Amino acid sequence: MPHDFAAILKELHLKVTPRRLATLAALSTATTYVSPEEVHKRLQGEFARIGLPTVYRNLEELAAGGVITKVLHPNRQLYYYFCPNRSHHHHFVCLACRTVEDLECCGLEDLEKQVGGRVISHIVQANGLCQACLRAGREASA
Amino acid sequence: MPHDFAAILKELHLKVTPRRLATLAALSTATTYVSPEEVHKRLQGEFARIGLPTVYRNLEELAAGGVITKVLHPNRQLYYYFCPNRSHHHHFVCLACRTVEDLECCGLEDLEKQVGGRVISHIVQANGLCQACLRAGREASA
DNA sequence: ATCTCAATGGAAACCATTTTTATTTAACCT
DNA sequence: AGGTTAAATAAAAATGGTTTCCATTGAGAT
Ligand SMILES: [Mn+2]
Ligand SMILES: [Mn+2]
Ligand SMILES: [Zn+2]
Ligand SMILES: [Zn+2]
Repeated sequence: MPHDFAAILKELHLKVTPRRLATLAALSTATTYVSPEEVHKRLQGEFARIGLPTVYRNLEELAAGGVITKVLHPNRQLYYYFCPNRSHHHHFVCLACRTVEDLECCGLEDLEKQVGGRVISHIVQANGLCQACLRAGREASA
Repeated sequence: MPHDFAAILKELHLKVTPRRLATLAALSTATTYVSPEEVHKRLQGEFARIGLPTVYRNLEELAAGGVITKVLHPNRQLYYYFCPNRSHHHHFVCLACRTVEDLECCGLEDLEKQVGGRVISHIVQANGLCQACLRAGREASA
């Protein structure tokens, strides 16, 4: 069953625009995490006019809404990934081929209980080389 | 007992320079995480000439050597923190007053076992408002 | 159809971070 | 102490991902 992107956008109180639908479609069909620049390039194949700020804005909004997740790359660039797994979890990301593996959330709730104050957000991410890249001798790339 | 910063630098095969010693001194006396810019400002009180790229380079090297830790702020700026706790752990950072609390590492080793490939690095960090800031009604700041 | 405010494009600004190159300095060896 | 060498540094500039600004367009409601 395909995702109902329009319904997702409505739930987030975001207008259902062609660019947002195309952005979700692009992310959900990508097999890896992608950069805003790459999303922009892909949308240029669908729209005569598409601004990079629009891509940045929409990706940020979708991430804020929990529809897509951010990948914090060691190169300090921000990437995005559409993960169909709706339960709370985190990711192992390959620095060579950009594939993503789900990590079952360990005791992060326990961690939050240790905190004296209020936790607003948290990051858990493992970076490395996936099995395929390890075997192929590929290296982490910028 | 004061830290032996010269010995720390030697262990990392870094030359013992006045700027590196001052950087470590500045970080270890700070009660919060600090930005490279702020370190630079503070060193300007000690050195007639001190370049910002030098601060960036040295902070990065010290972090790579595990002497200081990075704080990944939601504002996408990078901050650094000197934590005297030498065991493997992670941090809860206050977005208002920039204080840091240690988090005992939960099952991160378990997480790594889930991964098919090789884990090169990992991030675990909780962001929020510390108890003091919560009570004082302070807000997360940029 | 009209209205209203969110969404968008394009250009420009922003600004943390990095690169470049010449110069200085710490470390090491007589 | 003096000489050698590679690392460290300053200064300036470039880089480039990201954000801001503002005029225009478009989605959704009536
Ligand atoms: Mn996932
Ligand atoms: Mn700590
Ligand atoms: Zn891979
Ligand atoms: Zn606080």
